[in-house]
Amino acid sequence: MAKLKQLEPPASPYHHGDLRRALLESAQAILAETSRWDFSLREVARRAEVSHNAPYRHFADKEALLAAIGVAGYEAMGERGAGAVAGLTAPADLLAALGKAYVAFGVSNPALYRLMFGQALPSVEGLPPALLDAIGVARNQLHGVILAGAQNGSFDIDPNDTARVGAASIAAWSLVHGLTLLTIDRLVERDTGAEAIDDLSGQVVELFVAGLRPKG
Amino acid sequence: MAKLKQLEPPASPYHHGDLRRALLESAQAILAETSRWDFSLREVARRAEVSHNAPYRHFADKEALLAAIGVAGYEAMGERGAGAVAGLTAPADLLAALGKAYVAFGVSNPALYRLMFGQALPSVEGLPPALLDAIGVARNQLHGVILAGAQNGSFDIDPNDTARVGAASIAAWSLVHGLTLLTIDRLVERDTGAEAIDDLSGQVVELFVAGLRPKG
DNA sequence: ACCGAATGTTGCTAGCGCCAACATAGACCG
DNA sequence: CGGTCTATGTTGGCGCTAGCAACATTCGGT
Repeated sequence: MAKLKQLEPPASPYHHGDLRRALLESAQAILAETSRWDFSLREVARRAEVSHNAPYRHFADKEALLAAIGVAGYEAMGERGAGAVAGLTAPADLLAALGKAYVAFGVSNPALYRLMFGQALPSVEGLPPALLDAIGVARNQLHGVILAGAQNGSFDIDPNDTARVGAASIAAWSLVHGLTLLTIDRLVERDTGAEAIDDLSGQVVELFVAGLRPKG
Repeated sequence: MAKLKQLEPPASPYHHGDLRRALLESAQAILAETSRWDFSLREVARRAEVSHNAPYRHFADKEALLAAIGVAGYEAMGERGAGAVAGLTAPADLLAALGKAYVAFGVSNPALYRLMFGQALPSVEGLPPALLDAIGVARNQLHGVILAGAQNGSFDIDPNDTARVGAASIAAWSLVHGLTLLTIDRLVERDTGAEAIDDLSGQVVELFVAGLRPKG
């Protein structure tokens, strides 16, 4: 065995190749497999087959890695949401579909969902900026749907009353965020099959949307 | 009423006196002061001025202590809620007052609120039984208010439609739970003064209650 | 061909949760 | 009273973690 260091997958641009990505994937795998977000940085490094300190070349600290995972989570959730609303145009339908997709996404990977809201290592100040940015994108999408509904009369909201539009957006988000977490924590009785959850979230979201509908 | 063994806190019945209570109080103090729930058991012991292993005589492990703090949190929240609804009778008013009090409580002590939902050390299975019991009490209270409103016609819900009553309860809880967490995480813009939060939660809750009101 | 920067490794410190062995002070019983 | 039993608290240690520091390797540009 002379030299022949490696021939197969990577082509190894640097030492490892793309360690940053490998670390994120390892962490996500742990997340999906164990449903716990309190894994150690060293465990992630082990899974990626690097030394326990290699991650520090790509992430300032553990919290930064967790934040990066969260950001990836928002991207995945965005795609799920886009798929769920494909073909829909009525704001009420959009809102309901988005809500159901949101809950389904969170429930399908509880540990990831928690990371997306910075559930690990809560510093007194808020979430890391990277996460806040990703969250802002999602929030704006929701806000857009509410506003569209207000403008075309689907919802009983004056589109020029920005406070009320904002309150409705927050209410909608609160509703699905809360429902997702209560479901994850098994705080809603009922069985937890995917269809049962979909059914429940459908009822809850519909109840909310019904409240927005014009009275007449 | 035979014995009545103790009336004063100190008097030091055993080595320390009432270490269990002292540990809980130390932990709650850390929680309130630092707003973080990732403190160490050893730090709690230090603050109570006992050795790093003394807590294990009163709590099976760290998770048990965290659960006990959470239980105490539900009791405190229950009292707050009872105070908030004093004098009210109309279910819609009760629901709104309860919701506002709920959010205010959670926001006033974020770390405690998180502990109440087992945000630390997430085992794959659900929350510790002690917490589930305490949560059940709170949930039943909410359910009672919804049911009362359905029965006296305050809400557009058939009181015999248990599924719909249940869905409304879950929706109401989801709404305030989500709003509390979003506010804690500073995910709702607006300033975070107590009155601003009260105002926002009032709007959101009112928007929800309005959706429950009979149409005609 | 070489140098500097980027990347990865080894070894360390301080701290953690929890176990095991030991010490002490009440309670209980003669 | 004296003796023992048990609840409570302490000391010490194990294996783990996050992050720092110093060293080794590899790549990219000149």
